[in-house]
Amino acid sequence: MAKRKPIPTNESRIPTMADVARIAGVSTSTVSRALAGLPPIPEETRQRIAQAAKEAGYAVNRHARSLRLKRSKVILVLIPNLANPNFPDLLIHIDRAAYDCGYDIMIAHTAIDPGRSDRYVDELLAGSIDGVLLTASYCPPRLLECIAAGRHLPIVRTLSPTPDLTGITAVQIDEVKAAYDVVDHLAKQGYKRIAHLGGPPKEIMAIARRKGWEKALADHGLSASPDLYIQSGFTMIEGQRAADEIRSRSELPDAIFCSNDESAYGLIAALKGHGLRIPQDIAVAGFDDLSFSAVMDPPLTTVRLPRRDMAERSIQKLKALIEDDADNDNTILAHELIIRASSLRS
Amino acid sequence: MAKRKPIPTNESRIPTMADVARIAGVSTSTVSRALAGLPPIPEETRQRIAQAAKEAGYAVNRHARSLRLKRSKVILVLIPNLANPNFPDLLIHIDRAAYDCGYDIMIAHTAIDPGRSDRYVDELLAGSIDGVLLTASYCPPRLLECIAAGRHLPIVRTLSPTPDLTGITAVQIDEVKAAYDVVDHLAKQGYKRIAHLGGPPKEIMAIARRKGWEKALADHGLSASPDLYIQSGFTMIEGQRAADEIRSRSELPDAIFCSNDESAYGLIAALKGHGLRIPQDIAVAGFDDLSFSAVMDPPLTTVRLPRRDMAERSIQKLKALIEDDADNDNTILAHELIIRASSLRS
DNA sequence: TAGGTTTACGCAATCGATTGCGTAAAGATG
DNA sequence: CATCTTTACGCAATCGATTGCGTAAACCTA
Repeated sequence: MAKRKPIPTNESRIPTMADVARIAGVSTSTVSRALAGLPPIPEETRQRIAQAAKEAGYAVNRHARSLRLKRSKVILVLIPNLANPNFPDLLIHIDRAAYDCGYDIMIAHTAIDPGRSDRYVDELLAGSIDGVLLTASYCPPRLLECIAAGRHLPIVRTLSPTPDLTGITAVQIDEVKAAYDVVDHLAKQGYKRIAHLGGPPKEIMAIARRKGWEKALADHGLSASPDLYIQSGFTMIEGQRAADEIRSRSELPDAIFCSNDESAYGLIAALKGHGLRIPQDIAVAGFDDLSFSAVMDPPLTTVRLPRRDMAERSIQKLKALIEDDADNDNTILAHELIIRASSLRS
Repeated sequence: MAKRKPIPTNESRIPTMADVARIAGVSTSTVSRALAGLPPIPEETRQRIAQAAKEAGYAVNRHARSLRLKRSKVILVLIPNLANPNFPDLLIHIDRAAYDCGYDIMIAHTAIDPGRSDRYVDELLAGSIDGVLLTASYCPPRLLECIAAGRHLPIVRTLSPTPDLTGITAVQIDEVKAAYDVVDHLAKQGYKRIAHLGGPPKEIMAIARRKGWEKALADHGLSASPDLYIQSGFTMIEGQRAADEIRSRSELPDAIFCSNDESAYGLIAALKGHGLRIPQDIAVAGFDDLSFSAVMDPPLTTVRLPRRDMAERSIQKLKALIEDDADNDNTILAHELIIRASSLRS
């Protein structure tokens, strides 16, 4: 129990392994091995060390460990827009899945300042974080450089479709098919003038959903005439604005497929404000199945994303990439069409 | 430019300061000082080092730095329930404010496993993270022990009212007063039977809002009779359930103050489903002012939380606590009553 | 009991950035 | 020109945990 090295005894020092070692009368090597449960430590010693650790109020220093192991057990999640419930809803599952794998998550919101994400790519390159989960199609320029340079990094993308860049593993649904299913459903209900509220024109997700709409219309012998396409965005405000534009058109559509639930919320609110009934006057469908969609008036027909699966598979892939470089092909998960009153012929 | 130390040249090593130093022909001390912009480095050398850093693709290793400085520039945000938009909406501003101060944020969702938060208190105690922001009234047991032991830790609580424990700085609104304002508004509209949809009975936030309701009723000479209190929760589902219970009561209330917007959403959806009109048959008000509340049908009267202020002040306080131990008294911020159609006498 | 094996542990290097202290070289002053 | 500053940098210790290697001591076997 004699002191080996002079350990300073300031009142409020953070306890280190050396403190535990001193209390237990062993070396730090032994403490480390005992706490990690490694082989040649007899039960009796292990107990004593555990007791000493508790007594000292010891907890490992994450940075010392990460520095030594060159692995931090931290992954970064880049989120484009937390205001869209889609992201927190996914984040719940990401958080859970990561926790179950022993990873902590750092988040960075890229809505205001997309350039911010470049800094985190540097963190990845510097070995400060183990992996990055992109929950949107936006890809930091610095990352593109690395991919172009043929570097192989632990990065997974999810929730949005793959743009035509390879080199980043993706976990996603078939967005075109999902949009197709919604429009197909509307067409089968007998709607003829099926409009589409398009998302941001350059957003890959929006492009895919539009493509699904066009495809389904074509397959049903309906036309995707320009007056049936309304340029909008992914927010409620833009959905509201779109309602005004629709009313200004010569002929109203009889159904509208919105590129996401949020714009559908805004659209429906505005249409109702103008005295139109949903679905009697105009049927509406969305995309995402946010939790509110089930209880709104009327309940909204939409596409349910397999958020939990997406999160779990993404984390699983990321873990694989971090730990052994394998498992880097894309995954397509099944979506589900949720049919509710907003799209049903009365 | 001669090599000083044998630096291994594996193809894909992560560049370190030593690499930069070698390229620039200086020592790591100089690199460190140059990159940090510290005094005695002439511009010419600084340039050369910056160039070398870029050439090497260098970025500092967060863990090495944190270990040395005993400061990580990471704060942890504990979030009870990401499914309630209140939290992501606050998180947006927390993320932003933290970023502006040079902090990164880690998040931990405590909905499923509250015991999880204890681990993060250990991280704080071990010096692995710099501070903790609690966005709910739940307080990890381990933390209570520390406070009881008189330890002074960088922790700030926000978004929920303070329970009767001192020792943790809080940034919040006057929940009782805010609830009072809502009910006061309803009473001034002429409503007489003003019911309250209470949140989880042991939740401090729910208790405060109930208290505000009772106080306002008393001040208006109205009674808070037991049949006007409906036990519910903070979710849409529970709001829906509450609607059924209300209809089973002998006499309907003419106004209902819900303990949050989400339960109001569920309640309104269910009441409308039963053919009741809002506000003609029953007025409804909520609490939180989630973004959806402005566009729903009818738009919901509610209390707007100063989320941005809360986030900024919280981070500011946390920063102060981390950096110099000062600024540890509570802050009460102003709320705002948002009056919309759901509570207006027609 | 000599020689061999196993068990239980310690020593010291290592991870990468930071920084107090020291010191040549350049410049300033008398 | 001798002495004193100032400038510009390098050396080496440090932060705390991990781990390869080494080694006493205990245990076994012939």
